Amino acid sequence: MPEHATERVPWDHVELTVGEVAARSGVAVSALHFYERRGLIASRRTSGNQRRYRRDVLRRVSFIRVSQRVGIPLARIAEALETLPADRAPNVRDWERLSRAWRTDLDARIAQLERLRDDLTDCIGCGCLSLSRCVLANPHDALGDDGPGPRRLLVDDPE
Amino acid sequence: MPEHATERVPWDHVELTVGEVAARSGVAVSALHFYERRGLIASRRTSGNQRRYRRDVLRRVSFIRVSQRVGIPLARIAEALETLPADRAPNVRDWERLSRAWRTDLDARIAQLERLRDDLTDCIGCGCLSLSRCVLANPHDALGDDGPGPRRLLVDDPE
DNA sequence: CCTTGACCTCAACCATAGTTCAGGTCACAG
DNA sequence: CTGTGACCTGAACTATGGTTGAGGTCAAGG
Repeated sequence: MPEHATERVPWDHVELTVGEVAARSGVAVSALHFYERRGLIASRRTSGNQRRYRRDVLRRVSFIRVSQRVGIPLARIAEALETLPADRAPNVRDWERLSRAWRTDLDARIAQLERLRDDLTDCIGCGCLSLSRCVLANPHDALGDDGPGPRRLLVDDPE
Repeated sequence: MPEHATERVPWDHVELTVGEVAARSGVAVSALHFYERRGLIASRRTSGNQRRYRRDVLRRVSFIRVSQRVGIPLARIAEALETLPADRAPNVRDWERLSRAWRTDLDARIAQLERLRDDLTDCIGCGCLSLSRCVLANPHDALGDDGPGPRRLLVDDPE
């Protein structure tokens, strides 16, 4: 246990400054500060009040960026990260679990866009975009004098 | 030409107040004001400075809502609307042209999400999310001491 | 010891797509 | 002719995901 021998600190224990995390992750320092305020990452402070990150913050940041790419808002990413074990570093299975959740999300979003595309295709076919028969469009112009009634411009999201 | 006979004004010429457009389109008055400031819709003003809309504003508003549903930002919707003829009311073919453009857009977005899903699926398979081999993930953690280099956390969007 | 670069906080600002509110006007009904 | 509801403007506020700048501190090299 050569805790006094600074030369032999295990690589995993070498902390990173915010600038290093920024350089390695490709994320701006300001964004890292922002993620920290939002609770997505955490740091230790030195006696001089500077941030020091554990190396696994790099995986977190990558996960954040990948998740954003998938279209997940930061709040949901934060929730997902909170499900990671607090006592140990996340392992491959932990990350896999989170990724699977995003895949479900992505599948749903793709399916939704495909439905939308089909509806739009119908609209192009019938030339009706924004006219009465169109599933995408406003039913009120058709209802006309039947009175105001409930406002329903678009078909409801099944969510 | 019974222009003096208010009873026989053609239906197409009956103007709508902002409240009527709101009720029929399902869009809030504040949103209609907002669309007008952004140049997506236009109105005539009465002597008392109130807005009066031509009936075809309803189609425009529907088009705006449908377009937003497709995921198009207002700025692009505005550009699309500017390509409509200024001299005559838009016809079915005009709307069809715009819809086709959105369909192309939607197809591209679906394809992009599908690529993303495939990448993510690979990542789940290899358990590597955020690790070095992953196409979605940060290459810098792998490059490590090779220096900073260009920051490329994520694969580039082909756009 | 002093300069330089990296770091710190906090506040303000960017875009997007609006909503809400204050204070004032318009149009119509009684 | 007064009340009521619909309308007007402009400013401020919402949320998301940050960036930018001011003003100050920290750490290391010469």
